[in-house]
Amino acid sequence: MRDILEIQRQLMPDFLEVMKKRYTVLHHIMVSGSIGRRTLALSLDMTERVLRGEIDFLKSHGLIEIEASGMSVSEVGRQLLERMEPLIKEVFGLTDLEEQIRSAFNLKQVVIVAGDADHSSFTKRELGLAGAAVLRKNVTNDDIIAVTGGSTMAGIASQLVTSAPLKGSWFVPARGGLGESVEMQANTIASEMAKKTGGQYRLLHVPDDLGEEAYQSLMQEASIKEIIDFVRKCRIVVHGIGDAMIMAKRRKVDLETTANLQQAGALAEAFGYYFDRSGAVVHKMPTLGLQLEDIQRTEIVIGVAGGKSKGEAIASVLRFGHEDILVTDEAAANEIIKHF
Amino acid sequence: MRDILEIQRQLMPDFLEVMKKRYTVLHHIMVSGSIGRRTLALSLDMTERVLRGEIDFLKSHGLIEIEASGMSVSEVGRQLLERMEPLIKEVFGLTDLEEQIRSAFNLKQVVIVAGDADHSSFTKRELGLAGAAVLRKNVTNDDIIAVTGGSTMAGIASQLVTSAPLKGSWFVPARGGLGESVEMQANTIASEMAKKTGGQYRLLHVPDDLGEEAYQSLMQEASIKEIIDFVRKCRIVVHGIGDAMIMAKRRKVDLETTANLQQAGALAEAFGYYFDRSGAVVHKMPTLGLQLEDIQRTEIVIGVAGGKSKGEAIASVLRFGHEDILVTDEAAANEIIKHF
DNA sequence: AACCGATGGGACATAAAACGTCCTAGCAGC
DNA sequence: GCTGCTAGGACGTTTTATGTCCCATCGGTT
Repeated sequence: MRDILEIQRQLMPDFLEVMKKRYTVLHHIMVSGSIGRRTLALSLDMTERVLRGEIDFLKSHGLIEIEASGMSVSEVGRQLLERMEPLIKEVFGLTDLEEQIRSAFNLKQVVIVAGDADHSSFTKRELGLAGAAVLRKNVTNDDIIAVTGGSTMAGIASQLVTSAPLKGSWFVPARGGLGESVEMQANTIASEMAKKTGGQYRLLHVPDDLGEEAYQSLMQEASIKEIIDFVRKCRIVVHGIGDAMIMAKRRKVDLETTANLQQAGALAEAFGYYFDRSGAVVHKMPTLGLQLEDIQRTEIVIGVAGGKSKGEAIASVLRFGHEDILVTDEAAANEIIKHF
Repeated sequence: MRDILEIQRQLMPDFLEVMKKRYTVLHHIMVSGSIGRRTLALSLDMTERVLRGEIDFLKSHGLIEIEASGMSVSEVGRQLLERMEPLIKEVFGLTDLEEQIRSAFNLKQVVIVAGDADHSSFTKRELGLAGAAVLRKNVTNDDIIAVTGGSTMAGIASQLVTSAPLKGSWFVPARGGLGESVEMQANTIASEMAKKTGGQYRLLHVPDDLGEEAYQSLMQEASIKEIIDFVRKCRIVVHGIGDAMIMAKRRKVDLETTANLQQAGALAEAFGYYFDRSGAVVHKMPTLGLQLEDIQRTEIVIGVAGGKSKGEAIASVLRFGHEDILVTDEAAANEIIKHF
């Protein structure tokens, strides 16, 4: 069943919206017993005319009966509602979750795909697909898009296809090398995205673990500086979110820092910053590229991460308060709600 | 799965059409490998602009890739097509069948519901629902609608609901009493339909098994004559279709006539006439009401019958050649095709 | 190398559908 | 009989879908 809905969501995204709407109307009529058009419109927060369209449809298909005293569901409609119950639970589940999280963290948009990326590689693909779709929808012309590394971001890259606005865009790594394996480094992902979409890219080649003086001298380098300025002009940031300790380990952070992180209660990592439960920054990786203030003024910040194990981490980053769009999966979404 | 599609078919009939269309387009692109818009439009019998709308959609959702040399399905699209296969088989199965039967017997419209009315009472309900929907769609204002008896017709009556044009309509029995049990007699059904829709009705009370002189004297009766003339002015006929032998038995036809029927190869019964395999009339029940010539000039003749066991009978009546719309179920439809 | 045909994409007027808004007659319960 | 609902009609406006061209471009063929 879920697969059918997924297919339909992919082939006709509006479809499920209409289904939700019709169901809501029908269901509301049933609950109300007998109700009038205007009253119903008010209660459903629809305009009278739109509701009327639905009413006409439902009536013409014999799902409701209309009398002078108001509308009521017909026997056929009642049976339909009953049969729909499990289906609607499925359809609504995710969209309800989306709306809950969206309003809880004051986001612009939340997209949830079904499943758990921790256990299902299919869900991972879905996550990549959804991320790619969100990116495609938000990009306009000649945008600069900063991306981070990680397997989720790689998943997005693999699902991207070309489109007119994407073709003129620039893909850049959000920050310098952060010690991941090559195929998951931001540089690699930026270039792959550019390749997939027909867009352009610029890379930021800086070694990890810079000492203060090396850092300063690199910043003096005109070519490096020029690229960093370019990166900081980005309109869109797409980034993954990780568990703080796992990320620290993967990046081979030294023991002392790891201890500090642990003590500070670091839970999550995103674009090189570590966040505690309350969303406060407790540590920063010393590398070039986008800084916190850049994130804050970036027009569209898109976070993509899934899997039950990442739920808490995602909640932390959301609490940080500068995300605009979140793409996640069902398992993580349920965790996020728990940690609200 | 089938249930989900049934629900959706009921709640949003257009969307399955959209699904079919999008699938067809996508599938065709895959089969063609790389193809241009105009060529594709020609091959799919769509206008260029409409196809373009679909193309834009498919592209914006990353299901196809567009290059200067033409369009091709993306990896994502390919996966979607693969996943859709069983789904589409289900969705298309019926509509394909519909079209096959429609063109085979030169009908105006064929509606097929899923299942087998012989075995599933749910399919029987669906059949009634579909019949009611077809009737509702075809009725205009103040129509005279002649109906026959039978359990299928009773099913339609039970699913009818009121609507503006139906309210002004007249329901009449197509022919006089044909020896069924009361709740399945045409008279009963006509009055129930009127009750359900808010329409009006007139009944035709004539005894069964009329002798020739009684027949003649009844015809002289002004009130009877008046009603019969009224019935014959009908614009719409809705009738069931039965197996000849079963109907003969149910109506307690005498042994001699039964033997005659058998010898003449009677297969099907509809509105009091018996048809053989080729669709020729081999017997006629002696009662008042609509005659064959009336059926022939009636604007809309709607036949409703389902169940595998009735397939052959339905095919016979269709071959008779004066049906306009057929409402049946999947099992019967498959039989009908076999007997073409 | 030049040409031809098919390609995607842009543009625009028009038809059609969706929509917001207001009005009216009628029925139900008080 | 009055009040507050009800459904349904009407109409102008806005948005969307559609038919119909045109054009620059790319690929393959001559």
